[in-house]
Amino acid sequence: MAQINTVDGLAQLSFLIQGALERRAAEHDVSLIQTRLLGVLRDRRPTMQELAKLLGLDKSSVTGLIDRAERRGLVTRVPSPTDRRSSLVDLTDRARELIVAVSAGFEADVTAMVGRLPEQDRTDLTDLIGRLLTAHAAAHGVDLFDTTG
Amino acid sequence: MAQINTVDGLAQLSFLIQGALERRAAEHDVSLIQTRLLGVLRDRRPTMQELAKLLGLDKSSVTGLIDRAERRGLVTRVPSPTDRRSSLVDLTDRARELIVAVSAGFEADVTAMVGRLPEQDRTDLTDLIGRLLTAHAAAHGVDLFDTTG
DNA sequence: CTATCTTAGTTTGTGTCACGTACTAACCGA
DNA sequence: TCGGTTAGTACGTGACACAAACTAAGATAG
Repeated sequence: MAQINTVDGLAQLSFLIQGALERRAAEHDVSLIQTRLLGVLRDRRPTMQELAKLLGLDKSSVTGLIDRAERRGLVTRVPSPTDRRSSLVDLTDRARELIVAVSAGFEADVTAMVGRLPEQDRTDLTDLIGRLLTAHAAAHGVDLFDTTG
Repeated sequence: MAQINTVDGLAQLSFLIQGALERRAAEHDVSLIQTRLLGVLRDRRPTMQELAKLLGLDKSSVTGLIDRAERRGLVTRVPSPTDRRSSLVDLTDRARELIVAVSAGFEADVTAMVGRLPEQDRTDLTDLIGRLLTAHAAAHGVDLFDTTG
């Protein structure tokens, strides 16, 4: 097999990862975007507007997304104490349990995947991805993954 | 920032990559799944059934996907010469041009992203991803990305 | 050869997801 | 308090995915 280039490699890898995540989420009857929503909310309690930016969606899309998540008991809309127009989106306990369950399955997939590589390669890969994400976060303002909530 | 683990890193990276691909595809008014379809068809001419397996979709989903792609002049249904029930899905020239255009944009994104890393890291990353994909393909039967079409 | 079984694909109905536009309510600055 | 902005929702549309029911054609058993 010819050595693959960075562009195709990253594209293929991303489909692989997303596929695993989607399957694991589906085991618990949640979609990929709902799972992503929960992941973003794990350490934040944003307004609808902030959520739209974090997810890269239109605000009207977020309304529907949160409607469906709320109907399923995964999030709640909390009125903002400082702005009566605004609501804060908060995870329910049920959602936190769901995150743990989906994460466990997904972690097993990733472990199996990278487990085929030798130990040194694994740590190298994790390290490189960490550096890539850090560099990207530094170059852009928004960071989907910080823990400063 | 605390060093991220492999599982979260891969998840975040995959969202980053898919986001870039989706935006580049949207510039040419195609969706992510349509783009993925075209990528899969680049070096194949599968039946609807085979396509369903390659994309991990239900056969009825593929009917709709191909309907829309055909309506946009991206693919054609060619009757199978050996089985009158079956059709082969083929790319149009217009689709091949589209692939080139979307790829160019996406490649620019990836280049910009990994361009923030030192040269050695870049080659290491590409190499590691290649090894990961190769190992995964070896462990599973199907390989979405071979060129044996 | 035909009755039956299986396979390829479509149709139909349902739900999710995303968007743009139009709207309401609330905030804010002059 | 008036006019402009901002937060969020409502509505209509289209893409996407699924399951179940269906048609047509291939395959197989007798």
